[in-house]
Formats: sequence, structure tokens, C-alpha cells
Amino acid sequence: MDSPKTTTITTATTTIPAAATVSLSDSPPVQESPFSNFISKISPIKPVKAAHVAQGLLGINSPPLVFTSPRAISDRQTNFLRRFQCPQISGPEISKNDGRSKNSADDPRDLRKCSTYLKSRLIVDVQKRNNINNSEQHQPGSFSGCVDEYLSDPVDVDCADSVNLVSPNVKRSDDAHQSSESNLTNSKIAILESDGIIDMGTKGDASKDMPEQDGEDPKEQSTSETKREKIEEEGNIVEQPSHVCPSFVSDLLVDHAFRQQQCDTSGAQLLHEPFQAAPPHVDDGEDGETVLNGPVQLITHHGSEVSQLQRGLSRRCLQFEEAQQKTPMDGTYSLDSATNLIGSISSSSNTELEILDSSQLELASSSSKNQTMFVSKSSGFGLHLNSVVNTLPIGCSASEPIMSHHSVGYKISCSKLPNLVERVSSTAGDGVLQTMVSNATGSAISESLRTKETLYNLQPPGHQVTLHNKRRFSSEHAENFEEFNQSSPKEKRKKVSSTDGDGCKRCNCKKTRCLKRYCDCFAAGIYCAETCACQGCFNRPEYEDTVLDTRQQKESHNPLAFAPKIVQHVTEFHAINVEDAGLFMPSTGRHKTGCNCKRSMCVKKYCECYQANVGCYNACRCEGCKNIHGRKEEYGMTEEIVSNRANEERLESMADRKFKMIANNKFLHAELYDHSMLPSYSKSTSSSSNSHGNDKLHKTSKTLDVVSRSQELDYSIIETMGQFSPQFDELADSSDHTPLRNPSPITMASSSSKMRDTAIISQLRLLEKWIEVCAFFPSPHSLYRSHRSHPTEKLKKQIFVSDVGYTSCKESTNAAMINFVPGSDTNLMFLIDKLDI
DNA sequence: GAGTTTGAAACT
DNA sequence: CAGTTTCAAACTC
Repeated sequence: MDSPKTTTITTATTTIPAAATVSLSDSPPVQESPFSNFISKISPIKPVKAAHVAQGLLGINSPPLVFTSPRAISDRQTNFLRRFQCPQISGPEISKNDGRSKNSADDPRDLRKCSTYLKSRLIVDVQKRNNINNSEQHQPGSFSGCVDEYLSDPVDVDCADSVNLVSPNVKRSDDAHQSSESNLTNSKIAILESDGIIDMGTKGDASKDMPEQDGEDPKEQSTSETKREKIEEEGNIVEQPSHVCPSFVSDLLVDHAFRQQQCDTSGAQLLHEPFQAAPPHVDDGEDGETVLNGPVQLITHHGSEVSQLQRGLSRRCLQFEEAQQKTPMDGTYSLDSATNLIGSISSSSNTELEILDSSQLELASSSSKNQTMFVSKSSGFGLHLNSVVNTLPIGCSASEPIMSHHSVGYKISCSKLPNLVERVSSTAGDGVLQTMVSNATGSAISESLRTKETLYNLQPPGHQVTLHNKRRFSSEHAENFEEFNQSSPKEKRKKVSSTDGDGCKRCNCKKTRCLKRYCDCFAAGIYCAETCACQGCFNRPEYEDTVLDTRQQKESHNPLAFAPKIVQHVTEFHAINVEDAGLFMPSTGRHKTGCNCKRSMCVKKYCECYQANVGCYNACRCEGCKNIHGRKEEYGMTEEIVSNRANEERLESMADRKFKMIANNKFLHAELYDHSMLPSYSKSTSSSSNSHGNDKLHKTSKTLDVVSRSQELDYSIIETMGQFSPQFDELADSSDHTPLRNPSPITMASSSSKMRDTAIISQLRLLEKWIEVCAFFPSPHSLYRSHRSHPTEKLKKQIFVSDVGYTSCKESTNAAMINFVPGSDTNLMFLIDKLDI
């Protein structure tokens, strides 16, 4: 397994201590982080959802990026481009160890054991890593460095451990369990503890519980690995209501499992041989030191029978839809720059993810060295369309090395993984992965749906998944699930022909050598996997230089060539209406450039928007769009609504000011009124002419001139309103000349929607003002007639407060105004014009 | 599994 | 920038 690249690879691992220690030592914030709290709260949900494939979340561990910044590349170019590879646990192996692990898994106390186990492993790993590090030169600023910091995550340690497990050269001792010779160890433990995964009291237990780890025999280590694996299999952790094992543990496990899979695939290659050299059966983890490069490291290293199928998990899924299904807390994204957001989380989980953001970011920022940023994003955001796990519905995410200068790596977390593992254990052979996937899919579906449903309500408006999405998701995955469950392994494999079986896509390039963006792998910044059916593929670690050059070349032409295709789309509306319970909240993500579908009507995966589970929008050039996630036309409407509403608000504000002006000029009205109150109302005209030269008033009087006689004012009002609403005429007719009566049932009936209500309220306010104004121009037979002697405030009071009333007035107004809604601003403007305010 | 359709990517 | 070609995925049979 020795390869020229081994050294480089190892380097990645070695860098951990310094950076990792720093971040870990800073773990205290993590303890109280919203992340932990949040997870704790939602733990009930999380456990079972393990099946979800964290699509977008490519995991807690950031896979090595194929493309890294020049600086990073210099250190470990060889590492980056490799697919995530780790030793893996094989289903059979798991089964083999069922007995042993079962003991620890069955008992609720197993959680503690689990924690202990993790801890012990962690320590061991740390030590081993340290050993390795001793022989390795830490390279500051290197990607590994970042990884290391990133590795504050216990999982990473495990990964290291896994590596170590397989390395006979690495010695483990009990001392490792009890002490922390290295800060790294301490820090890691601290993290675990902070997350509640391990309590200090269990340190000793760790040794006890994991005596086998003390031994130097890799097999024993593997056993312990298996044991823990078994625990995961048993799903105890997941199902444990116990708080002892926080969700973080789940994540770890998930990550572990995930990595396990990933490691299966690439671990051997990564660590030992060039990608291609990796045998289908990746090392059992015992054959040698496995150094996980980059942030990606497995918590555990299960032996190796990692089926080729599992390998697929190492790949990131290229499709989007599933990515969005990801469970919220499961995933953590890491990205070094805003340019590339890696991973996606189910839209449903946005809220949770956002909650996590703070902690994650905090953690990420804790170390300046670490270029990795944990970013929780809603589905699809910041993701390259091709960078998303798609096939696997929920809870499971695949991670891949990202060929991005910007992306440092990303984590995968799959809380549902335990389920996956469990199912894997019950399956063997090639079908393992598929079965696993299918089962995971299946189990994840219901769970995810439920979760999604729940989360949906929690999501901020802007992140809410449309019902369409939900429905689609449900139906789609339900179907997939059924298909998977009803199919034999072979059939399943067949059905996921375009995927690795882990749900991750695999390319089938024949002419591009996987060096063009036609290739999903290349486009996503990952190396092709063995499961890819590409021909003459150059998108492999051994051609790293070529890949990088090609990529750079493309980026030079188009800097955004590898930028995420799906980006968050925050509209003005979004910002404005957040408080409105998401009334108009449009989709959360949009395709960067929009689609150009001509025939698919955006209802097939040909459409990238559809594929990404995002709605089409005005940037799309699609024709006949029927995107269930949001039609382009609908988007336009939404925008229009938003715009209208904003305008309305502005106008209202303006109207307020103008009406205030009127109020300030009440005396004018009073005078006018006094004039009109002359014995003969015939003076109305003259009153206007005597309006003190006040043009405004004159005009107003002119407008209301016809009101000089009884009822005329009322009719005038009604007429005015009637110009906008026929219903107003009806209202007038049936109101005994009282414009504020008899709401129309018809119109009222249509006021159910909140939006409409809002509009109505707005209109009502307007009408109130209108009435207020009209109050200054009463007519003898008007509603206000009885108040003529008290023209001003008193009159208004009577109007609005009296039993005649405001309430009835309001109702009537509603009725009238409902039809008055269209072009409300116009209405308002009209009124203003009429009044010449 | 082969062939067709589709739309993005690449090319001109 | 627009039109065309190429390509591989998605889809259909």
C-alpha cells in the first residue's frame, strides 16, 4: 500500500494537533453552543432519521477538496483530488461482531459506553496521530492544518483512529485513554465532553470498556470499532431517549458511518495508493497506516470489507433534490469562502441549520488558520448543482473531495446513519450498499417526511419549502423507497445505475475524459469514482495536475464556472414580510443563471431548477414552465405582489402624511362646513368659491361640490368608490344612503386570505381616512347629518365611535373595500387626487 | 439495454 | 452575444 503519495497524505493527518488543539481548546463555547442545545432539543427527531442521507451535508467531515488554494495544494495536492477514502467496515464484519457489540448496544447504558468508547478511541487516535505527527512535519497553512482545526471534531479523530487502527505500527496504550499527553487529545476530549458525548467520569470507563483497544493488535482495534459499529447498528444511540448521548453523538456516528462508507471507497486509495490502484476491496484498514487527508477522517475504521458499494457513499451525490431532503442538524457544511458552499441541507431543515450556524461558524472562526467554515445552508444554497447528494433521499450525505480553490472541505453528517449501518449489517455482498441505500432511503423517507413536516413549520418563511416541494418530496421518495424495497439488490443496483448505489451520481462520460463540466464529477469538483462508468477518465488523483489545470483554465474563462449553481435568493419581499408568517415567502433558492427549458416544462430533471428543487424565476428562460417548486410566472407574480405591497405601504405612509396635513388644516374645513351650514345649503357652491382662495380646498370643494344637497355627499363618496368597485354602488343602494352599511357577503367571502385581509385592512384604513375627510363635508342627509352642528372632532368621533358606528362602518367598509383592493395604491392616489390633498 | 430527448456546456 | 454543436444525463421503450 505504500505509494509515493503516502507521505503527502500522511502530512494531512499530521497537521491536526496544533490547529485542532486550538479549536478544541476553545471548545467551551461549543458546549453552550446553540448547536448543542438545539440538537438536544430535537434529539427525539433526529435519532431515527438516521436513514436520511445527508445529501447536502456532505458530512461533518470535510472531504478533501480536489481543488484547493494554491497554498493548500502545494502542501498536499495529492491529497485533495482524491475521493474520500477510508477504511471501512463491512457489513459482514459488522454482523460478525454483532454478538459482542450487541451487548453494548442493547443496554441503554450503552450510550455511555458508546461515549466512552468514542472517547477512548479518540484518545487512542490522538495518540496515534501524534505519533504520526512526530514523524511528519506539520505544515502551517496547509490544508491539513485547516483540517486539523476542523478536526476538532471528534469524528475526525476517529478517522485518524481508524487509520491507526489499521496500522500495526501504531501503538496504543491505556495511557492514552487516561491521559492526554497532547493538547490535542485533551482538546478533543473536551469537545466530546462539551457535547455531552463523553463525561469525564467515563474516561476511566473508556479503558475498561475498551480493553481491546489497549492492545496493539489492529484486529482488536477493529473489534472495538466493530463494537461501536454494532452499537450504531443497534440503533440504540439513535433511539435512545437518553440525553447521555446527545445528537452530536448521533452525528458522530453518522459521520462515522458515513465516513466508513467513504473510507471504504477511497480510504485505501487515499492512504495507500493512487486512486485507481485501490482495489475494489479497499483495505480492511488493517493493512497499513491510513492517513485520512484533509478534514475527512473517519471516526472509526471498520475493517475493510467495505464493499464496493459503500464506496459510493464516498461520493457526493450530484443531484439536488435529495440534498434538500437532508436532515437539518445532520449536516454541517464547511466552506472556506463564500464562493463555494458545499453541501446542501434539506430545505426543511433550514431552521435548524441556521440555528447551528452560529455555533458552527463560531467553531470555524475559532481558528483563524482554519479555512473551513461551517455553514448551514438551506437546501441547495451555495451548492453546485452537481455537488449535491441527490439520489439518497434524506439524512445521508456523501462527501467528496471538492475541487475547489475555495472549498476547504465539508462535513458530512448523517444522523440516520446508524440505521444505515444497521441495515448494512443485515446485508452482505454487493448488495450491501444498495440495500443500505434503499433501506436508508425507505426508512428515511417516512422519517424525513415527518421531520420535514415538522420542520416545515419551524422554518422561517424564506426557507420554507413549498408544499409542492413537500408533496413532491413525499411522493418521489416514497416511490423510490418502494422501488428499493421491492427490488432485489441487483434490481436496486440497476435502478441506481446512474448512481453509486449510495445515492451519489457517477458519471458516464465517454468523450470528455471527465475534464469538462459535462462531467458531473468534474463539475462538482470531485474525482471520479471507480464506480463511474467514464471512459478515458482523467478526473483522477493521478492526473491531479491535469485536473487542476483544466479547472483553472475554465475558471479563468468563467470565474463562476464552478460556483454553486443554486444560490440563496433573498428577495426584498423576504425581508419585508418575514413577520408576516411567510405569507409571500418565495422559494429560498434559485438557480444561478436560471434554466432554459423548452420542452421539459421544468418538470423533469432536465431542468436544473427542478432538479435542484428550486423554483424558476425571472432569470429563467424556460417556456411553459410548470415547475412544481415555483413557476417562473408565479415568481413574477410574487414579486409583483411584493412590489405592490411595498408601494402600498409607501402610499399609505404618504397618505398618512397628507391626511395629517388635512388635520392641520381643519379650520379650513370647519369654515367650509360653517358656510355650508347656512340655512340654505345652496351655499355649497359659494362655499367653494369662498374657500379663502385656498386652491386645495377649492378643488376639494369642487370635487365634493355635488354634495351640496342632501345625500349628495354620500353619493359622491360612493360614486368615487364606485369607480373602483361596483360593489360600492351596491353598497350605496342597499345602505339607505349610508355608505358604511351592509357589507357584501360576496365580497366578504372572498377575503379569506391573509393577504387579502391585509389589503382590506389597508384599505380600511384608507377608507377611514376618507370618511374622516368626508366628515368635513357633510350633507344634511348624510350619515353625519346629525352631527352637523359639531363639524370637527366631535363629528369625527361620532362617526368612528358612535354606535352608528365604527364597527359597522368597518364591516361595510370591508365589503366595499374588498373590491376596492385592486390597484389599491391607485385607489389611494385617486382619493388623494380627488381631495387634491 | 438501446435509443431518444433534453438542455447545459462548449464552441464558433 | 447569438447561434450551433457537442455532450452526457434523463428519459422512454
